[in-house]
Amino acid sequence: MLEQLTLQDNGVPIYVQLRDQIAAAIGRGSLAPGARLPTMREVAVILAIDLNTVQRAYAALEEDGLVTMVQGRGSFVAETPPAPRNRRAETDALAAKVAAQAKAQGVSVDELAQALLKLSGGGR
Amino acid sequence: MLEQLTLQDNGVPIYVQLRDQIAAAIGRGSLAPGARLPTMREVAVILAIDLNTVQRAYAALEEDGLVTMVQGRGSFVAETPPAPRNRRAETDALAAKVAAQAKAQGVSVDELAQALLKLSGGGR
DNA sequence: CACATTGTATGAAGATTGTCATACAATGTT
DNA sequence: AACATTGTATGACAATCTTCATACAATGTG
Repeated sequence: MLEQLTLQDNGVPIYVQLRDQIAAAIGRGSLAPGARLPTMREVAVILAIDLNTVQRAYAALEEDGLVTMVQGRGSFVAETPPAPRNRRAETDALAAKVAAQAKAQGVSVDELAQALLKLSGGGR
Repeated sequence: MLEQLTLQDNGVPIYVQLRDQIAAAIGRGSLAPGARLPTMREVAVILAIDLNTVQRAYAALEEDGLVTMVQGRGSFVAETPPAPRNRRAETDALAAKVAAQAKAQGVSVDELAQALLKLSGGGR
């Protein structure tokens, strides 16, 4: 996990890059539910950034429901809620939001959908 | 072009979002070499941001060799823009991130992908 | 030439980001 | 109990981002 983390000097705040990369690792399955995240201090040392900056990223992840933090123990990938059967309303709302996000990054909504299909299909 | 521009409140600086979206449009061919970009003032008004912020984005694009600015005339896509960035990495990263978001909300990644396909394909 | 349009520039103010230094609090181990 | 580990918190400082207000400079048009 730690080895995958990289920072770029492209104007995007460090904590945002970190937040997004970890979120991506979770979404991709590299980090399974319940798995322990690297220590904030580890991340800070490896990436040569401040502890506060890592904390900000982790806090954002917790706010998004992706991560749970336990003092003295560590941070863990949240156990995802089960069974999404018929949540069409939520799905559509999320889809609209995601589509806007894709556009905002210059990513084709079509290609994004394809990539998502591969993620859910080839699970890994 | 102007209609495609959108901003998000996700921690990424506005001028970076703008810079990346226009760069993506150029890379994808939506803006052909020599084509005129929307006026800085137009963009500022449409997106309800400051002229200085737009200027920063345009300046970054010029520094990257994607755009040429001519005082009194406007801004134009460079005649020989550098090789378009590879968007596949970004697409995959966004997909993973979005998948995490979906899981955290209990939304099926598969169904989300389907909803996105409808949005881009038959989506009106 | 007069005028509108468009890019360029500056300075001030406030919010955000990142670092540095330091400490406290909860957990688990010895 | 003592200790190491890990998350949580604060205050100060510099740099960056954004807005606001206000200009100046180059280009093209009537």
